[in-house]
Amino acid sequence: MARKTKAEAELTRQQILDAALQVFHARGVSRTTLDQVAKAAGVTRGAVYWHFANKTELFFALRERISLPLMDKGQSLILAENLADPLDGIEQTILALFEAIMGCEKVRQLFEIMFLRCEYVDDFAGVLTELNKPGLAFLEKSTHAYRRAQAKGTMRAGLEPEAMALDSWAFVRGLFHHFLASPDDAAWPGRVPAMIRAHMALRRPCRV
Amino acid sequence: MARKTKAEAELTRQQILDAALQVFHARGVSRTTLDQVAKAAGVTRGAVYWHFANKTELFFALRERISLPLMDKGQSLILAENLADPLDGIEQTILALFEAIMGCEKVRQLFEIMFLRCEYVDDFAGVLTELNKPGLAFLEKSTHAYRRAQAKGTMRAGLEPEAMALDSWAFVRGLFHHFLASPDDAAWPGRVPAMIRAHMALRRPCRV
DNA sequence: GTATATACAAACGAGTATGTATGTAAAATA
DNA sequence: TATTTTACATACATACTCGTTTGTATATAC
Repeated sequence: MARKTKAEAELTRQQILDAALQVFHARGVSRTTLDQVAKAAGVTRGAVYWHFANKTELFFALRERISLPLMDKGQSLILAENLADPLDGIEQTILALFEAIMGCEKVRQLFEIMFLRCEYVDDFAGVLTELNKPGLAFLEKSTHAYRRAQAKGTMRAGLEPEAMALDSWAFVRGLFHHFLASPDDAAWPGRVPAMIRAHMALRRPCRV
Repeated sequence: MARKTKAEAELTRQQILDAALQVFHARGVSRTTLDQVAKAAGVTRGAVYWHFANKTELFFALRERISLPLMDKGQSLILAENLADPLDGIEQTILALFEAIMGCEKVRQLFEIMFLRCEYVDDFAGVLTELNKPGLAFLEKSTHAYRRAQAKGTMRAGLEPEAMALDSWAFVRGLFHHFLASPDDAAWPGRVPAMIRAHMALRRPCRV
């Protein structure tokens, strides 16, 4: 077959990545064949091997294209700001992260792959620690935010910032995990904003 | 080779299950060969195929042996009781569930397999809904418990039981997921009881 | 305009997992 | 005691999947 332009080659690369997203999501990472990916992309395995060394590299490239930018965005955006009430910053961050995942089908599919359709062993064991990093970053930044809230007096008295951050951390993780695990529950995404609000309301001063 | 007694046959069945637990945990479900399981159990593939039709049935049997009893136990134990403070019941339930998983290496390994080393597609897609069931049961029972707490006045005023149950639900899920995903963090399990206590303390009346 | 590198398709070879079929010696059963 | 199951081990046939190699038409560099 004829050689393609650089631009065309880049296009097929993207098509392969898109196809990989679909097939990984449908069949799970380790059960997908590179031939299945190739066919879904409308090319042969030759093209896949030309652009990626093997399945692992394909997976990593896929992750890098979608996940990493999102992680960075979610981290730096709101928590570091100097808000009147840092609790609002945390609330907005969680909500924004949730909407970012749910708003885009591709992002959601990638997260479903990472949470439910990938076996974290051998080559992929490292992905797990990578996956934990943004969570740890969130934990650290939210701890600071809770401390600032405490200092400003916007947080209910008697609460420890570290404990609150850990609780929020687990909450976010559980929220995402359950959401990704129950895509059939249509009523579910509508509830999430209220859940986030309720979660943060627990930290705010008691109204009498 | 010589035929075994019924009791001996049951023993090799258990050995196969134990071996499957180890190998699934080490290599991930879809990447493990039945030959690997057989060798780890000290038998041949013939024995494995004699006791189990295929890998899927082996996985289900493994799950049934360890997980199901635990689920039932955690559900019925404390939440249904008529306690002075239903919040204590919830707290104890979460703690007990956590300790049950962390106390037994085999249980922990199984949960790690189910959360991080299994791709929920095709045959295993059903496992996911099975996996969600105990969570939904916890959600329902804890909702009732929170309602009772509200009625008894042991819960802080102005909190909605349903919202609290959802928050606890996400919390538990996130807690387990993170714990299973970071087995290297040795300091982590020691923190969990405090986290659970802090989580529940948020629901108790403000002390002035 | 010629040479070379590119972007694949197509074919190949080797390894490996799976399910089944067969063999067999002892335990159950009658 | 004779017969029939049982509980495997062994052997086999099939089917994939992978990584590599080869071929080739065309951009692109010079």
